Amino acid sequence: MEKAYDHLRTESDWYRKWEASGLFTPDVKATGVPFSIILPPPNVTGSLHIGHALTLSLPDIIVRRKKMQGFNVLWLPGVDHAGIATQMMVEKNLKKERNLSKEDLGREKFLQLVWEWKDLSEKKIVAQIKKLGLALDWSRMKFTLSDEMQRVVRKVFVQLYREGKIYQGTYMVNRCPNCKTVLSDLEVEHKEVHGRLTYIRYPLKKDPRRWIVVATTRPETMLGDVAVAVNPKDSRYKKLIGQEVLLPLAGRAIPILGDDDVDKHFASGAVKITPAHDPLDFKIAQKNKLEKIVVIDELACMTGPIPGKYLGLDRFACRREILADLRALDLIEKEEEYVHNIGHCQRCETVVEPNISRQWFLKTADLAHPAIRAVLEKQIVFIPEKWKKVYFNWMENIQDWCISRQLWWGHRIPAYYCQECQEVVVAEENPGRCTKCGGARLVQDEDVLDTWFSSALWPFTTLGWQNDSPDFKTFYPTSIMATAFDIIFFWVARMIMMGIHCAEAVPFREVLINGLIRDDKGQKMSKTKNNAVDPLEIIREYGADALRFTLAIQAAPGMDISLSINRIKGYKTFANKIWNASRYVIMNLRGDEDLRIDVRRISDADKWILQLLNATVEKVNVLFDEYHMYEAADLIYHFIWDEYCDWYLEFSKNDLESPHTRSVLKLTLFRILQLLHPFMPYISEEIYQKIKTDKDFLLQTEFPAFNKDFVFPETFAAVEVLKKVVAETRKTRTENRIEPNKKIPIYLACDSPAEKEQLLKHLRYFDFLARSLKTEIVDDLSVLPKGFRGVSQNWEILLPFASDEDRLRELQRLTGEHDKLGKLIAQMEGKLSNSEFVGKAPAEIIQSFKKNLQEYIEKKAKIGKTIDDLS
RNA sequence: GGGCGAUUAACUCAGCGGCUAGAGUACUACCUUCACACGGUAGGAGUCAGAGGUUCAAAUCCUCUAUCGCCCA
Repeated sequence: MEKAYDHLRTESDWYRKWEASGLFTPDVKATGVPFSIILPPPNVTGSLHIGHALTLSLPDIIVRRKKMQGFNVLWLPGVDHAGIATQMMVEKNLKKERNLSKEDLGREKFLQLVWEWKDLSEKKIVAQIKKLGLALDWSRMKFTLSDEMQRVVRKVFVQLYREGKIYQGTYMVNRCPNCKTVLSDLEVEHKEVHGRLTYIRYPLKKDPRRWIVVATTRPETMLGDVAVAVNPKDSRYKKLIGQEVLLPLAGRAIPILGDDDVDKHFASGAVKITPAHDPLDFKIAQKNKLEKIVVIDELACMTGPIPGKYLGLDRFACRREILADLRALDLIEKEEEYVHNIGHCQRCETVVEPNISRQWFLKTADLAHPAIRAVLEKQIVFIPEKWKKVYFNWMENIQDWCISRQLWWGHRIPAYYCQECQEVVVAEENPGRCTKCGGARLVQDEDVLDTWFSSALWPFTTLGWQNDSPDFKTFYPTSIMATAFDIIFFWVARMIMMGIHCAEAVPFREVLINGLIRDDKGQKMSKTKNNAVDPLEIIREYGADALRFTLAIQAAPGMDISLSINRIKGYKTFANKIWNASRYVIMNLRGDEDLRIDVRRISDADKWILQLLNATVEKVNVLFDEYHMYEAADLIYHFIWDEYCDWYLEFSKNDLESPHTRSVLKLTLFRILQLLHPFMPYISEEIYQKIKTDKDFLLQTEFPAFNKDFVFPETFAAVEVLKKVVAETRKTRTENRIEPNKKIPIYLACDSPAEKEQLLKHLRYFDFLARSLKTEIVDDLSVLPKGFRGVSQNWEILLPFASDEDRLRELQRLTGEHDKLGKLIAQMEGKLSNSEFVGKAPAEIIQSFKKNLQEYIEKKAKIGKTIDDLS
């Protein structure tokens, strides 16, 4: 084996071998308990970012352990067509590279271009995922816009239409003038904007010298005003209700009406009503049966029955014109700086325009109830649980979902309009003739479905619900959905609704929510901030194993992660440590080792490590079951480095002649590789191949479980004492500047005959680890030559002085420690003499306090005696 | 406006009622000893944001304040 671990070499071709061996492909007929996770499909908008690495590798860690535990595991990959995002990206490229718009190409040619892009992007993404080492079953790979998915989406659409859950209607929706499509409420991001509140005078028709003042942040919309509304309880305006005002610039007369929804404390207390361009005004207009005048078109330019000079102006240009014209007429009472929230397009950040139009909607109320109940009844559990509050909050206030988009890339809506009788025919395939009048001129709806519509069907459609396939029967409901919190509404909630409705069961049992990845300054990563990290770069430099381990150990459930390169570096070093520990073990194996350990013939150090391994295994399993993989990773890390390498491998150097110790070395290494495998699949596999058992791959071996044969509490305790005495001896050496390599005589004394006996048995370890020339265990240190002292519980250590200076230095140090202990003892005695503490604290706490106090007192006494001795 | 989270060593974070508060990185001293200098041994480093409270006991629970971040309306 090489002296330094080379992650590039190790990580280069294991994946191909795993995949080729069919390890990742489950058999529906297998006997194991089914366990399934569907990969959250990455968007085919380009390549993966580091956030994906987290969301994808956490479930992989779970999946690999489950496989090793004998579950029949399906981990199914796929990618998402990501309608609006992908289309925009391709449009942008087309503009940049060929200076063409999608309209220049036409629908068919443009879509062909998007498909090409999709293939490229998918290829990149799949390569990235494989680099990460995910144990995905590629034979079942899915795409949200494949022919099969298109069929099933149409099937569901038609079903929901027939049930009356999908309907077409004319409502106020959000429109992005840049993306040229409507958006759902979720795709609108509200951001605080510094704007201006303009107070405008609307003259009364009866008496133009008097007026009512309305305030607005959007003066251009006044051209579409149909009324002025006041609160009927507002004494200032009560008597004006019923009168009319003359709408400035437009010159129309509009009524003043009373409506309870008007907040009389806001601005002037009177509001202009523009039903076609404001959601609240729309509501008030519906109530009062007011006309809706559209004055802003789909591209956010002025339109409709307005003075010609404004026609065709962009909404913001028009605003400037209107303000200038009002000012000229002295109709502006005042203007105020005003901070308010404005909706922006999630994709392009353009200010969205509320707009009335005819769209397709999904009625959500009936779907939401069972979805809420499923979580209430714990058929679905959120991890961490706090996210269910977020879920409930949204679901209880859910609005109907606008599902049509004016895009080309996506699932085309299966609705056909008869050109003869205007009938709307909704069908899975083009019916050819109008079902009402028999006319042959049918034109399909131009729009496509919101990307999230197909995503909502993902868990059951990927498993073949539409064909009642064996996969569906075996693996649905899936076990876990792992995702980031930012798509709980977009995706998780909708999957639950559609899963219950269509597939008649919840889509998954547990929702594992992970945080976002931030940079080491806590900033959200983004391309615009230029702090985004490419996972491939990290993998190249530090290894997929190091990246996976870093993500795992930092991923406390639901918490954001600040990704620090330093940490990744640290775990790359860890891989090297593992490599070298293995190198040591493998170099010393002689081929006669037996993994069935004969516990009667192994050394105490062997027993000690087996007991510790056992305890670690037990805890790791508990932590995994609680989804605390980050703690499991931490535990494994410290077991390997601080116990196995620092102590056990050193102990073993004295026992290499024993085949039993060599067997334990081999077994413990094997177990370590198994524990590590879910986190670090590559290095663990590479080393496993060198100590291979009857299984070809580590993933086929059984994940470690508690072993009742490896329980040796007394031996364990004795070795722990030995470690402490060694540590104290080393400390005494270093503090007193005794050369690390120099072998010196060491004297030990101990109050406990039992411990003394144990240590005598372990003297070969002690001599080796403490670099002792000759160790003597005596009854009374005071009869020996003067020396440096160390104290560890029942033990005293003496390292003879080389000079009188040594003596004085030692005296000074001891005095300091004596004082420190005195303070600590006083503190603890105070607690123990407090009757309330003694009365109320649990017995074992008091017991351990007393025990510690006793130790401190004894230690102090010993130091005191030594001080007298040396003085 | 409603809600959620964070604030612990120089940096990035764990710990979430109980022994002298931990990790990785960085730092200091010494050491190329035959697994590993991507190493070893030892060390320094924190009034756990602030103020009150509950408790025998608080970084941990409660209240308030401050700062930062996020979500919903």
